[in-house]
Amino acid sequence: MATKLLIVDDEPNICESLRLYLENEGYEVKIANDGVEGVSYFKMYEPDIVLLDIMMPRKDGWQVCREIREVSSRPIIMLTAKGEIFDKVLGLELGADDFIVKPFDMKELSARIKAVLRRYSSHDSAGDDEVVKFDNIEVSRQKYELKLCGKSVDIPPKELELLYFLASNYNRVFTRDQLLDKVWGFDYLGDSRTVDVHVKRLREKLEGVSDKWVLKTVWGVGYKFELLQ
Amino acid sequence: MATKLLIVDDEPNICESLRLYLENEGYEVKIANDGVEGVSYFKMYEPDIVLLDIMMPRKDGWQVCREIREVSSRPIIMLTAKGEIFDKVLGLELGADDFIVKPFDMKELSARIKAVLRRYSSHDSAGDDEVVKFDNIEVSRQKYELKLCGKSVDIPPKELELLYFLASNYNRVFTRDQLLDKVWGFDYLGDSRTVDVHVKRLREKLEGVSDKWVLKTVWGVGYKFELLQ
DNA sequence: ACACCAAGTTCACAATTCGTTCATTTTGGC
DNA sequence: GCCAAAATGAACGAATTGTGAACTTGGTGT
Repeated sequence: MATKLLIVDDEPNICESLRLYLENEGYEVKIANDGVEGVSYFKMYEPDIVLLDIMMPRKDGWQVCREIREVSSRPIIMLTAKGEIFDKVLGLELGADDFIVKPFDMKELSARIKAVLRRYSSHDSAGDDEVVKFDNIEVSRQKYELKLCGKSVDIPPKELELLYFLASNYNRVFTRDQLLDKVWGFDYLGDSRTVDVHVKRLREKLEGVSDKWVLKTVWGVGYKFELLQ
Repeated sequence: MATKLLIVDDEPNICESLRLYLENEGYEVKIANDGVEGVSYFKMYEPDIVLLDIMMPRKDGWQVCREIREVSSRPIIMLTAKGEIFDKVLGLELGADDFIVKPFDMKELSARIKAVLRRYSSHDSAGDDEVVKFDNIEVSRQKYELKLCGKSVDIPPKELELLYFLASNYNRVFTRDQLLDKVWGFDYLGDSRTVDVHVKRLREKLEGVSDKWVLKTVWGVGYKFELLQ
């Protein structure tokens, strides 16, 4: 599967030349033309990496970065015009992963994208393992392994998939139906209460592991993996 | 509000047993007895999902499917008799969402309806996140989440909907009846005092959070979310 | 072929939360 | 002070979620 890349920039020429070059490199590219569009495209498209301009109408790059970080930890590279005031500290605080100054060399951008993706995907182990880590918890989708407080814990596949999905989309609420869609698959035929039971069994395993996150019920809506504070 | 379902089939017994079962499941069911009727009922009734027989007098299911797809993308499940020649590829091209072979198990049909609706509805909900933000407060309609001073606070669905409505129409006064209309729905039957109680509970949660806005009573009229200064 | 086991699912019932109503008290306008 | 409007507190019923246990299924080993 191709790596999905989202460009958020209000200058059409830049967007197009980026798309041309990056699609040629094998990425699947989507473009958003301002900040507001950027945030909503992010949620819809779920890209693997974001190239984010700072100066934009409607909503600037800093704000977009902030809002993306509320729901995801996917890597973000900030694009900044030469001469533009650029606060690196702010960028780091907001969780950007890298910066590049316009006009930039395509080759350099490409290299930075690869570097960031590499860093991101090898948070811990080798290869492109999909791992989610928070305080005292580590979920590896590839190894189908759950580690609590550093110790490996047995867990059935479906429970792990559910936990992985919720944790990698932390702070966001999903209805039972959405979870059936995303974790069980769009063609799943079955009762939505199945989700309840898996959540319950997950909670038994996760009980008392950390006070920095919880598997929370949002009454009348569904469930979410919530990071506290 | 009940999910509206349209059955297009020329066999009265099948229609009736379907109606019986599906109404019991909570759907609002309408029946069309042939293809021509099917198309015109679709336009009038605007169902959320269609069960469509293929072999029918006057106009067959393929044609009906084609005509519905010209005006709508609502989900369609094709009903096909055992032994009938059935072209899955054609079905997909025409935009049918699922197929089931007669005679079918009611439970399976029910499961397929749910699955198709689930797929369909989690499609269009991915749009813009509706968030309202003011000093120290943030209300997300999509996430059903209230944040005060950056921290997530538990809140029942109805209270959140009310708060979201008032905050997104700040400085404007609404009578209790208007609020019942907009938040509870035009067909709500009940006491307007209900609004008072929800406002009261909201005030308990919002107390002391900010001095830049307030949930204000307009005596003799109703309530408003007022921005100060 | 058979029993066995674990994962996944379904089901029935218990516990909880919410929305609503109602009775009572408090407040605001005149 | 009087009256209507609004705030409040308590309580009920309905809807939602939690939970334990039974059932189904697919894989394993005998």
